[in-house]
Amino acid sequence: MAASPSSVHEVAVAAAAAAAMEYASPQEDQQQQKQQARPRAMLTGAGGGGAKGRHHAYSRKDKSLGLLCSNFVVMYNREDVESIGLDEAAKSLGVERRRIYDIVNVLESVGILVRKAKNRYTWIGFDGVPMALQELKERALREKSGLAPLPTEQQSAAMMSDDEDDDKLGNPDGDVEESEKLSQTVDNPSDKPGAPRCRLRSDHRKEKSLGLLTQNFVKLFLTTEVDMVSLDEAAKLLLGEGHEETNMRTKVRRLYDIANVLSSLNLIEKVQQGDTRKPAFRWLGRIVKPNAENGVTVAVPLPGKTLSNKRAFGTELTNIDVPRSHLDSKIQKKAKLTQNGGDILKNCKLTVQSRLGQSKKNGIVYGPFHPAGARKHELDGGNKTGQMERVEDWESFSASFQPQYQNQALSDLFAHYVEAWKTWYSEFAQGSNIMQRHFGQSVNHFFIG
DNA sequence: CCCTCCCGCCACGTT
DNA sequence: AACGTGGCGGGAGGG
Repeated sequence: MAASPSSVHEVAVAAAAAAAMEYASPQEDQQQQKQQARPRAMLTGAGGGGAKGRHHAYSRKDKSLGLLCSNFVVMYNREDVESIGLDEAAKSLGVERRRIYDIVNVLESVGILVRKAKNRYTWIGFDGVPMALQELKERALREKSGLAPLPTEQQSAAMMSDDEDDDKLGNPDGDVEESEKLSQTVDNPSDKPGAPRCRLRSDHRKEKSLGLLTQNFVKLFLTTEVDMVSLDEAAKLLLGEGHEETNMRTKVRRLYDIANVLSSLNLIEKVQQGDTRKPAFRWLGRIVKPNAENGVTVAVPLPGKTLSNKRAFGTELTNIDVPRSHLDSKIQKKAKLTQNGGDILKNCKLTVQSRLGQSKKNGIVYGPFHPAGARKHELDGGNKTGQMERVEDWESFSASFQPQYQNQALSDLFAHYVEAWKTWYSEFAQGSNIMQRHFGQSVNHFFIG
């Protein structure tokens, strides 16, 4: 195949594929990964499937979630990517499907992806991140104020209503499927009138980890002054007081996974705390929203000084404020109009992106991640690391993280679609039809001719 | 030795 | 029942 790459993306994709190729024989997993006790930790240099003899010893580094995530992003972060099949992804990246789930879950938690159907995801891209964070923050604050009487800053206490696993004590009875706590994730947009709330039943029982954990982990950064936490601190905070040995350990394992993925997205960065071992993670997702002049959004070049720099930049994560009520109405309408609301919203997204595309086609390095197999240059000794390199990262990050809106109108348009999508999605994701009850009749004239 | 964290079994949810 | 998801923790690699 002499396909000469004509775009940066193709090169990137090729690189990603190449990188993926060297970490597992692609044909092996798909075929029969079902039920064979495959000897663990093997595939050293053994097969290769007749490929070029380029085999370095097995190394877990080459199979880390972070790297996988980078490759995943390189592969799909383009405007023309619409739908992503898990199987394709797994095959292309040369990993088993299980790993794709891991990545996809966290990516979805930060708004980069959205589940469209079984085995199918829709790529939103980094443009979706600000909005997702915004919503996370709002939700977090709401929850907090609803529970904690004094939600000042500081690492107060657990803010989420994370339940525990099986209740070890309490009422030891059999089948009383109470509607435990679960909750969060549920958020009725503008639900003031009439029905105060519609608790979703059958809320994904499983929604106990990874996805939620990721969100809660992020919320931790969004609602707290501290922007540096070690994983076990985080685990402790997220679990509440009663941390049980085993439970904690598992949580921390998950946090490692999440942190790695988030790091590859440059949403957080690992830093060495002074000279103690146990690194911590610092949030990098802080963004400044300037005046509404032209809606340009820029990233804050973290000063590096720990804490209290937040005040200095006074910043809100994303100030996408739009006339909610109106938008909601539109969305409801849209959702009702089509069977597959995802498509229309996707179209909206694509439209906006294509517009924005003109301005960001200027050879921008799409995505904050490292080129593809490039290994992250670890901190070199000093705890201060390099401020410079961080800033550089920030620049590229901001470039892709937030598109440069050309003008107010475009910015507005983008915000609208984004908001629309969000609203619709949150409703749809809950599998509820409450929106029809709430808005069904009052907004019929919006989109229906 | 302890910290990281990948692998994949298998339970649970969906179709 | 088959298949899709993904919780969970053993235990190996890495420092």
